[in-house]
Amino acid sequence: MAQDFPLMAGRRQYPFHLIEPKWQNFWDQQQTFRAFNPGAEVPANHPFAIRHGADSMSKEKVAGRQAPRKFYILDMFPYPSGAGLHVGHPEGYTATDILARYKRAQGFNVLHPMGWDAFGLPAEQYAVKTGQHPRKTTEENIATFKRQIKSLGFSYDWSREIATTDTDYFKWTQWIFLKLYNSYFDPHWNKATSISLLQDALSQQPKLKEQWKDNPFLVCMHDNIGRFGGDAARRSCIDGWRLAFVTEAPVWWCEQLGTVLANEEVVDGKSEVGGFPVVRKPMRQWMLRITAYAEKLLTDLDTIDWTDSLKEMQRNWIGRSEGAEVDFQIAGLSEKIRVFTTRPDTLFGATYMVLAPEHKLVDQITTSEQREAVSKYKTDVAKKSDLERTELAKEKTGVFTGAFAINPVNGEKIPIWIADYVLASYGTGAIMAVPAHDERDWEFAQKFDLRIRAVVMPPVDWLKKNAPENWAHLKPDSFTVEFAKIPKIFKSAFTEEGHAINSKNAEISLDGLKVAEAKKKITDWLEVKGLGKRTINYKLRDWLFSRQRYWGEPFPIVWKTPGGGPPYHEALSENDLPVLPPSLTDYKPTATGEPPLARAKDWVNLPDGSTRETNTMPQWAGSCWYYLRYLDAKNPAAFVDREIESYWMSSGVKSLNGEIVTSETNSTIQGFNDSTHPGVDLYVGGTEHAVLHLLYARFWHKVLFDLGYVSTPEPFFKLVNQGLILGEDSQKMSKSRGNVVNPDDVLREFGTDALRLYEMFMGPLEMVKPWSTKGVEGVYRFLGRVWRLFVDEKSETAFEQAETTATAKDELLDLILLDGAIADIAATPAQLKALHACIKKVTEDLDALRFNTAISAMMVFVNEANNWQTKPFTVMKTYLQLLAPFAPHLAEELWARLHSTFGKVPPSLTYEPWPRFDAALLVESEIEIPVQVNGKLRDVIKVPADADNAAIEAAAKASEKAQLFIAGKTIKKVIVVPKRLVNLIAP
RNA sequence: GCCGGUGUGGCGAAAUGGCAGACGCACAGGACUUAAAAUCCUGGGACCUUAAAAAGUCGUGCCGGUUCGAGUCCGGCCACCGGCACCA
Repeated sequence: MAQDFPLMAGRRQYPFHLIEPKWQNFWDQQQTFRAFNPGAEVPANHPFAIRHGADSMSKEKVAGRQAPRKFYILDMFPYPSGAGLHVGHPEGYTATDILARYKRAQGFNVLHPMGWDAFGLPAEQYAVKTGQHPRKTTEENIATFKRQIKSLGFSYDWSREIATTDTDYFKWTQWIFLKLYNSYFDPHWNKATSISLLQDALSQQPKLKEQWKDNPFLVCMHDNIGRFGGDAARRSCIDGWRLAFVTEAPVWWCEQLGTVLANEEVVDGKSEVGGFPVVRKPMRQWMLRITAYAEKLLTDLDTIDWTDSLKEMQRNWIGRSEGAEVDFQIAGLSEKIRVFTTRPDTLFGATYMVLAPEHKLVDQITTSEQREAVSKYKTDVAKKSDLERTELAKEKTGVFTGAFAINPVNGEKIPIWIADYVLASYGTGAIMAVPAHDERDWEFAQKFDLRIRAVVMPPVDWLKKNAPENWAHLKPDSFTVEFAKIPKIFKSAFTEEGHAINSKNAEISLDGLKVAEAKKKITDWLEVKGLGKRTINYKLRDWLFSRQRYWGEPFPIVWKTPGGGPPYHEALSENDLPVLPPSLTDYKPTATGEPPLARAKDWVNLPDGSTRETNTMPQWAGSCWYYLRYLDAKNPAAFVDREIESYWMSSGVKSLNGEIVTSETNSTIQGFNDSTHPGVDLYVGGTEHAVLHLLYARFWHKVLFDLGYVSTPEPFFKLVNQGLILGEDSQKMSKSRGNVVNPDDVLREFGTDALRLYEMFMGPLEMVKPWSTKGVEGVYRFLGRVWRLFVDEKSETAFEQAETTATAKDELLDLILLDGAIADIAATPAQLKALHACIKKVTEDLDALRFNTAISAMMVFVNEANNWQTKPFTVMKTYLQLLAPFAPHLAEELWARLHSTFGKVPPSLTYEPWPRFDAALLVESEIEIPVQVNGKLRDVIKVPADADNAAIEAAAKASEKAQLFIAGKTIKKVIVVPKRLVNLIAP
């Protein structure tokens, strides 16, 4: 049966093949891992009721905070691909499972759910090829994934299982979309607000003013009502504020995939899925206004417990930069060009200006002499894909427009160029170029021989390096004149800190100021003069939210065209949900490039003449809120019940009205570290979701928070990325390399307990680490040692003989007997010490997610217990509790055997209270103290544990070995670190 | 280029500023066995000595610093991995 995986020629270490299914069935039948919601009836015979009481989750107890504390441990749910599970999946899942079991033992009410991120392109592509409905493919794949995951023995509450493709689920995805559609981000209240307030403000209904009279934004909208005369104008104004809106904008179109993609889904000019080429194309698309949340998404990172690298990735993605917008008058025209700069202090050094080729004023300002060159350049740039545009970035290109702008600080006429190194999509699509102090501008100026003027004085060190021949002559004074030929003196732009020079006019002087001071002074001046203002820019773009696909959530939107006028969109009501996709036989986009849904004419055209939106939502939609649906997975009336949400997502602080919820460390029930946190207590998953999923989900959560549907501003309090598991050759696992390890094979050969334990023993969870099948054998042998510590080996021989005949499996296991050397006797101090050292280490390591060292502590215990003649039942029993989170099947089986022999333990251990260690038992009577002479180890001495410093010092000085090194010298100083070390200084 | 992470035996790794290498893998020797497998026991960073040991010297990517004492803290490099990348 295992010919294709001939790793262990030897006999099976222990009958995991019988034990593991046995306990998985037991847990299923007992519903051991069911998590109970507030108000839920806990069956009296359920182990949770036995530990906490059948009424423990009554609404009264939850409200009075007498219910068990919650702990929410979440895995990133998988996309159920046809390829089945990968060894990377069980890594994160095992880590969370261990924590879930540990927290249950500590008395928490643990929520540990699993589900399926089931919308997605592969099922649709398969449908295009074969005509098989994606739902069927998806269901089959889910079945495979579920079977594989269940065979790993994770303690999920399967009663909360969800798939994003279930109508009962995506009904609520559509519902949340309606909330986005029907909200705007209020700049005064700084949060998402019902669009009806804005509608009221624009509809001249003074009686409604009560709701918003303290809001200057709404008052202003109301007072300017004259600008929105007609319905259409008012509608378009409102649509301009919605968090979900339609725009005709250049988007990434992927021909092969037949759909548009979000910025985030385009990598190096190719689609992230499939690596197909993408092109910019103007199309009418749905967008979500995530940019309104840029600041909150950035600042709230400080309130959550994520790794620095992950936070940094999100910060970079959001890309906040502070600076100023400055208006430059165009010479001879009435138009102004606004630029964004982070270095307003260098305004005096702006010697030319560059517009993006797509800038709307380009054609207007171009002179007739330059018209041909400019239009040729624009065409060339438009032809280039973004990939080419970045690839060719080494060499700057550009064309002079023939026009000039006036530098507002010194009245100079500076040439206006266009160049593709300026992006239309960032800032204002135009820059002031300061070649002396910006690398890119420097390069461009070099190439086209434009003027360069230094306005920040570099330090001498820099001059030595970058103007080696001339630096000595470049005294600070000499910078008061313009250097037309600075390129010949300097080697590069100076972009660092320095003092301003060359920067004064009749009204203002920056000379001598440091960069930060100069920035402030010039910006203040610009603001006073009305020439510019402080601005913050973000790299974050609005989220392109529509796809031309079949296998996604349809939008709950219809389009109306009254009297042949321009079409406008309208939301369906909540009662119309869910909007089901039509059934199709052909899943391809239409010949005209419309989404596949457009093929279903009967579905698209409604009786009242309106038509349905035919785009669908991207795959991210379902994963943006799945962690909320788990809380109340079957609720037909709400996406999640408020009280239930509040129990699981807040750390005991109720806040449904907007105030900030802070992390709270709670009292110590049982002396454990039992702090719970706002939101998901622990979220584990791969780094591949560092920006996309985690940013989108935070965004949706914040909108739901603003609208009062959830009680925390952040969804995931603590987040850990598990490291990638590489192949045995330390390369990324891939089919082409042939180094892929299939968990099914490992399972068959070693069992799931060994797989789980190995994946945790490989190294720190978040590290990248190579697979080693030999390493699996190692932990497998360890589990065998544990087994043999408990069972009678002679009975095992009988078992093995019986196994070859066709005895029923359950009876087979009964042939194995407990080792007679385990007895109900008092433990020796040494035995207690071994146990309690293990309890201490495992407990502390679990709190810090150090699974590898916790396992090593359990190995140390077994190595020692192996030498014991008789093994005290109480010690062995407690050890099983420590082992249980890691190797739950083996632990349950041995626990049950202790139960049947000694009768003093409950039949199942999942809800048994986690053992506490007794520090008094760990105290040594005699301790070893290293003795150093001049910092070098020379001896190790034994002293009584309670010896004082003087006694330790005396013992150290008496050391013969140490004396050898002191001989002939005088001890000048003695350092005694109590209970740690002595250092004798004798130079 | 910028940001983040990581460099420790043959390998995966461990070490609140205090005995570097716990635990495991691989390896070597031994016990058991007709034999092998499995199991159990023992050994092990390098160098120098030695019959063997003891003793000694060196040793956590490189260079320097702080300290009685540095894998750990500070400064400067190098290499590898991940992310971003003409974002003004």
